[in-house]
Amino acid sequence: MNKDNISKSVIRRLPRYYRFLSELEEQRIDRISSGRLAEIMRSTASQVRQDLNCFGGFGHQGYGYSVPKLKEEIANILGLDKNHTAILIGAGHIGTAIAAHMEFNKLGFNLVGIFDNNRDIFGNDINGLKILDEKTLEDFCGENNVEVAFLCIPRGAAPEIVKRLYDAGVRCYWNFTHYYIQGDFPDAIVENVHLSDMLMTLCYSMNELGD
Amino acid sequence: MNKDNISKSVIRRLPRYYRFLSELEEQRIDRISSGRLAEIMRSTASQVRQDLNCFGGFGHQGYGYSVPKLKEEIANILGLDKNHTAILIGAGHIGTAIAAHMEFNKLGFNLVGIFDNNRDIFGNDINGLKILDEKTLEDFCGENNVEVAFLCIPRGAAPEIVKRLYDAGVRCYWNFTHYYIQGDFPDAIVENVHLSDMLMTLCYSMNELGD
DNA sequence: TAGATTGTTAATCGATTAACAATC
DNA sequence: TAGATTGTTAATCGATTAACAATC
Repeated sequence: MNKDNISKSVIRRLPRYYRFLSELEEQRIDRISSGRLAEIMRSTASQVRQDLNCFGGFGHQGYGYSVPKLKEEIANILGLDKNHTAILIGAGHIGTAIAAHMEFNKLGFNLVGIFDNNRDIFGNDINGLKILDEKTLEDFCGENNVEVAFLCIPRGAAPEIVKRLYDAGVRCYWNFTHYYIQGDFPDAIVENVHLSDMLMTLCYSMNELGD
Repeated sequence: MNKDNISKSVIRRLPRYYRFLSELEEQRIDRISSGRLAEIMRSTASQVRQDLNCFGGFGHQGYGYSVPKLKEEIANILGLDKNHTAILIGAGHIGTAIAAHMEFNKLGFNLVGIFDNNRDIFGNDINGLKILDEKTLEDFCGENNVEVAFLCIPRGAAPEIVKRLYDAGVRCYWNFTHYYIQGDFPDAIVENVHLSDMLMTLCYSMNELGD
């Protein structure tokens, strides 16, 4: 169970394994071979076995993998049972959608606060959480042991907000802005969501199509 | 200017080049060397030169690259001046946020329709577009030559909707659902946004932190 | 036991980095 | 011209795929 030195590429595939295993479990499929799983994932049997073996021998020779057991193992590896204390900053379109839409408790997180700088929406309710004044950020982080922030603010506001969060002890960020956090805080743990980058990539692929 | 066989990894970096070049341009910086650009991008000079040379010699030996010219070239490669006719399906939290928030015209797209199956919100206005009845999807696609669909619907609704879109001639998808489009339509051009996968990956990284 | 399928090592492939001659 | 920096080839590194012995 040597969890060290697992490559980023493997980690990025784990949620997909988890999803497809969940679907298989719903279909009451109890065992699966690396070959069949690879087919479903559009991967290769080799890669499946290679990936899963990073974490230990979950399979049985001559039999395959137990779907519920494997799903459970991957959930553990990802830490989906965790309850990382999270806040969301920026209750605009994206922020509100994220706060209202994601099932954080199934993903290892516990959203405990939503912040904005627009006093007109202070107190508004999103999924049972009131929008709080950004000014109280530091106090809130201290009192609630906040581990991670979801940044749904404009690019321009990001450097200041991240500095304040970092000083308040927050080290992890789900970053919807284009601010390059690791440039200023190299030890921060960051997952970037650059929606416009993805659209540009799609645009490129579409242009290739016509050629 | 051999645009064939450009690897996906290079393409995925182009939007970042574009963003940083835009910032440099704003700062009135007119020329830049591969080394300096690499520093900004947290990349290497080698990679920068290798990447940019996929598309042709944009640089000048002994001088570097012209910031505005390079930015322009990358915009052209990505096709940001295009106006791909797009529709959005699903005016829930995420769909509304996307429709209201993204600057599609700067990203090569033109959003011309928003659809939902909830009659209570038909006619509601999002950024100047009225929410339309999903039933009229096929007619609309035919009349407007829709090239690409942004899928902000629940996973369960995706297979049917994509089938209808595909039959109506739509081949490109920005997919916020977990439905695996290419499984059923191998020639579709798809850009997936799996927000929950990203959160799981972040969760994993956070767990590693403590070890 | 025979058949199936894993765990794991070796081979291949692709992407990144280094080096350097070309040239502005 | 000398210095700087590209374009491009070669070397390295990492990730994917193939092969096969171990074993259920």
